[in-house]
Amino acid sequence: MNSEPDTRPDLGVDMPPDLRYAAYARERLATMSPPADAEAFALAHHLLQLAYLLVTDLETRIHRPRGLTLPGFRLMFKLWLLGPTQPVRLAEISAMSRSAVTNAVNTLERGGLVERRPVPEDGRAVVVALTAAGEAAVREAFAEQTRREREWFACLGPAEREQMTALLARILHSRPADLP
Amino acid sequence: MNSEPDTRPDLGVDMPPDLRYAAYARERLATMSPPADAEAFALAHHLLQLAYLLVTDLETRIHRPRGLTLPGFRLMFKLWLLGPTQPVRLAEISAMSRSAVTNAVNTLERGGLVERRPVPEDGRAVVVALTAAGEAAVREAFAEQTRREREWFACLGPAEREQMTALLARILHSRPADLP
DNA sequence: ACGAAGTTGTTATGGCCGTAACAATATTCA
DNA sequence: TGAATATTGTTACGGCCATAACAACTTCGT
Repeated sequence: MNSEPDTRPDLGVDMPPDLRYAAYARERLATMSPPADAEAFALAHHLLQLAYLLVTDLETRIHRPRGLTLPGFRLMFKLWLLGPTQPVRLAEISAMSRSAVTNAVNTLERGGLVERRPVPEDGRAVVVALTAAGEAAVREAFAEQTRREREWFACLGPAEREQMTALLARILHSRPADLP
Repeated sequence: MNSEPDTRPDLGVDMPPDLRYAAYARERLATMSPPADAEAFALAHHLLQLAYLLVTDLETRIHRPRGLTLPGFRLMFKLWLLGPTQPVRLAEISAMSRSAVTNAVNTLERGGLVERRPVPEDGRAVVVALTAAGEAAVREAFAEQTRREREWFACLGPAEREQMTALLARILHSRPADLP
């Protein structure tokens, strides 16, 4: 009997410490009184943990060695696709604050990767544009980042990747309405 | 003919700016020469964007009003489950640097939520422990965070949530071996 | 026993990010 | 037209995080 594969959380060996902790936490939450929602914890934990590991990995492995940062690259990538763009637009599509864009642009401008240009029709406005050096940097970094992302997601089949993208997109579309 | 539901990326209206950008980027990447991997972009973008929105939302809506931060809460939550713990263990299970733990503990200690205790057997070591105030704070914040997480994932059915957790767990288990 | 090597926690420095406040400019509307 | 309001970008401040260097301590190896 009982020769099925063991699907209980693997509390044993050969597990990264973060997953070992997550499995332990799941068991503890389920056996609390009153029992807490262990499934909600696992979903949120895995989502945030994966995002954190992926961000850290891309940052240290791809971008820092090139003198970039991941947020800096993501901003440059948007400029690459969109062309010269106002900070307020960049903040909108990134769901970031305007001051965060200001800071990122300052760093990139110090590195000669982007430049600010005044907008004649509006004395308040500015557009941020890639320099030639920035355009080259974003093109090369994009290729490397894509390659690394493929390594991360290689453990999923094409259908599973599509499924995961669809699930993420559904949550993003039906995000709680009362976001800041 | 052609009365099927339109499954093309919705470039139209009524979309948050970040998703509108993502749909545009996907199209642009697919039509580049040579074509870039638009699916890899979408998966990575949605994953990072969702994590960012969720983190920001939990931070501003749940934890900041209570005088906490999300990283601070997550550390206290670990202490709640594990009991007094050394910073080096906390860094391991969080996949963070030791200095990040030091900083987080400093902030929490200033707020009277945790305390450091020396370890008699090891003159270098310290354990971090919840205070009574910290224990109460983490218990209340946990209930609120779980409620908010449920709102975020309410658009998925139970089977879909389980599926998503499983996909995330698979990636986490088979993470690239050469992480820092 | 004792010096070399490793571990633990901290500090310094720098980047990212949010909120709040601000100056400059644009827009609205009475 | 002119004052009230809104928008844009920036700055100041504080929290988070990483890396690198460091002091204190422990452990290892001979």
